[in-house]
Amino acid sequence: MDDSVDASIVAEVARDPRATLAHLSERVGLGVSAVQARLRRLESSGVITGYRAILDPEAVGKPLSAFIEITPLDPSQPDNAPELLEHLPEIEACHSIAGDASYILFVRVATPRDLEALIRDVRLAASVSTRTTVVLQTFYENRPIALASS
Amino acid sequence: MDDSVDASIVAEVARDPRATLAHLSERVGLGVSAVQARLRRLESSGVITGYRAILDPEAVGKPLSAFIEITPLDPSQPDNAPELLEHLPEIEACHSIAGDASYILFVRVATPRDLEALIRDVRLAASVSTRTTVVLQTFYENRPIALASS
DNA sequence: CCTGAAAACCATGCATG
DNA sequence: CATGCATGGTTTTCAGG
Repeated sequence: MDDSVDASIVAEVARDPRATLAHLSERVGLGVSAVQARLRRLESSGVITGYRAILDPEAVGKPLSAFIEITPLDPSQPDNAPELLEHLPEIEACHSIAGDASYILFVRVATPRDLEALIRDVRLAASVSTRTTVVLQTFYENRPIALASS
Repeated sequence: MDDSVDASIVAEVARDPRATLAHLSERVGLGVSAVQARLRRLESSGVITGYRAILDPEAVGKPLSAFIEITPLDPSQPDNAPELLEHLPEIEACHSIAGDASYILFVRVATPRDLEALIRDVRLAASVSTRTTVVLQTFYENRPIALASS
């Protein structure tokens, strides 16, 4: 992201990825083609890595979410838990962390029983112990990243 | 989300919110106008709550992320921490949780000093104690919600 | 709730400055 | 690196079933 024009494009597209080039164009004061070229460069250079629709978890049948902290059972073994867990679609995010646990997952499921099954799958797939914190209510999430220069 | 056609539309749009109606149309076997009407209904009924571009946090100057668990200092007071913190743009998500803490935040900042300042802001704004877990590495995040029927 | 078609709008590539 | 234009594709609206 070179300059403030790119920053404006990124900020606007982060908020509304379906905005037309014409709309972005008048917002940043450049021609449509110039905006298109910049947007493409932002995509291919990896500043913009993808697009998503934000869904209402309850409306799509995943009303229960949780954090699962995981710790390898055998710390002497090479540890590729993130890879081993990647195939589980209930896992929305996987971070390694500084703290008691090695990793933290954010997961979404339909029911407590599904959460139980998922925890079991995680333990078996990655040979880890787990500590799960259930989310009671989500006040907000997926807020767009606030850019330094926008 | 009434039926399997809506489910397909939602699944596809979640993955690629910039897909054209024509593309969705041939994927679900309905005319373009029908798909457009369904998509609009999914938006206005709150199944699809918005769209986002996924940005590379490092490329946009927020390479440091963390979880901040927060606990009200005075449990007898009415507690509206989420509201009190909503104005802090570094906070990407805020959940209430079952566990030792009352809430957990996911935050993104540029530097450790910014994290320190943010933690201070959180404590002051919401009258809470905090426990912060720094993210060392993100293996994946923002994976699309896997739909029950897609 | 769907289709199909007309009109407005938009993205794309290229020639040019 | 930006512009403006020509073209083909896309969205939008509406009449009709």
